[in-house]
Amino acid sequence: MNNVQEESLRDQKKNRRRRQILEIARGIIAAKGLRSLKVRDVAEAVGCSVGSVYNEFGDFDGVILTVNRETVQALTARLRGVPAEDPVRQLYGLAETYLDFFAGHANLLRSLFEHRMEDDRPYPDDILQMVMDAFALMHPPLVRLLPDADDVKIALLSRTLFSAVHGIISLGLEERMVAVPPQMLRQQIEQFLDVHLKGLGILPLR
Amino acid sequence: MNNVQEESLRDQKKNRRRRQILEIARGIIAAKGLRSLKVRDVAEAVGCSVGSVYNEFGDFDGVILTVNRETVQALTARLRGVPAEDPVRQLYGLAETYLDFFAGHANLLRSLFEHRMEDDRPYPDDILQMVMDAFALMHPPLVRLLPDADDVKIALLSRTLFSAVHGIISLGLEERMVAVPPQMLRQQIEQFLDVHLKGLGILPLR
DNA sequence: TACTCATATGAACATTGTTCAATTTAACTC
DNA sequence: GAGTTAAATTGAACAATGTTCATATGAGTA
Repeated sequence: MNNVQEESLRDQKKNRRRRQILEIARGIIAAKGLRSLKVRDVAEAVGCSVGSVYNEFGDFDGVILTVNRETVQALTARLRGVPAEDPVRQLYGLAETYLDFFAGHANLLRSLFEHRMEDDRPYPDDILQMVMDAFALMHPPLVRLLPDADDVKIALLSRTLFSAVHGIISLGLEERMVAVPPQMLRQQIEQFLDVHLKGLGILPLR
Repeated sequence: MNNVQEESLRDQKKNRRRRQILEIARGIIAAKGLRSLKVRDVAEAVGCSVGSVYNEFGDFDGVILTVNRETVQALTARLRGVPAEDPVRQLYGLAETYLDFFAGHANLLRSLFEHRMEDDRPYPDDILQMVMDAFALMHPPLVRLLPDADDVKIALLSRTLFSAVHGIISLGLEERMVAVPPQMLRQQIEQFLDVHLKGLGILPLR
């Protein structure tokens, strides 16, 4: 009995189309924002019927949520790529990598953080968990820098610090409002970390 | 010539209805979220036609934006009510007042920060400006605490600090995700300020 | 080939934002 | 107060968009 099922022609087409739908949807969100995403536009661009989108994702929220899931996965991958030799440098690296990712994919990040479900259906737990896990990536370097601190406190500190950085970036990149230039925002983040690490009794880089 | 124009019966009704529409719309957003706000629901609750909503606000975004405008005004009023005797206490007070307001009106705040315009029309400048002004309310106490610092730097610091607090609260109040309890969030904010003010060389309260 | 059933289709439907010709009504004139 | 005018109101019709489902298609199978 062979468990490694060969992919049938059916599954090939199904998976191929699934990828196509997500690619197109992501492209539209990235380029024109979540509010400009329309089922018919996606279906037409993919070259299938609207019904197929529904067969594959249940409803339109399903498409958005899957794009969001992949966004947080891509973000996490990028954050995991930050060098971990020096814990202080790692903290700065995480913040700056987040800034770069946010600046480069602002609409995708907004879709992740701002999309609300119809009615009062809850936002999928797994996505929220992935976001929390990403924000917990400051935990390891903080543990190294504060070896005597309670682990639970460090976990909270990690989420707090990352949430703070998120707030600064998220509002800083908000268009118009006197437009904080990206380079300035980078400096802003660095200075914020300088001060906060100093407050924690950690020697900053500079 | 009398410039103090007496309000005509027409204007009375017009203004009265305008207020009603906003009240109903605000109530729906607060109770069920922005995504549940429907023109017909508003019109029916007010007891007028959908056309009247359009006459008064141009389009539906106009209703939302006006509610958002009043939300940031109410927020600003609350923040201005924070005692200013002790600058350190004032900073904590601003953060905690923001937390209280956010916790008490989460859906209204989300509408303010998450609503995106149709197409690529810009979010009204005056609202963004009001948000920025609210976030600048940490400026005066910071000036008192850091009398030797450059005023431009303090302005940036004020926005940074408030944005950070916003990020912590905004994500902390995000439903589900292990649900940070309000009292815990309050502590989280306090500890965050403790550390950051210490990093700035300011003696914390405790 | 013939048969079966999962999948794809897209017209029809449901919901919701938007418009505008017709109607109502306040304000004004005599 | 009746008539006139202009502005506000109405709600049916329209437009845009999410959703469903009876039907058609085509891959798998004997």
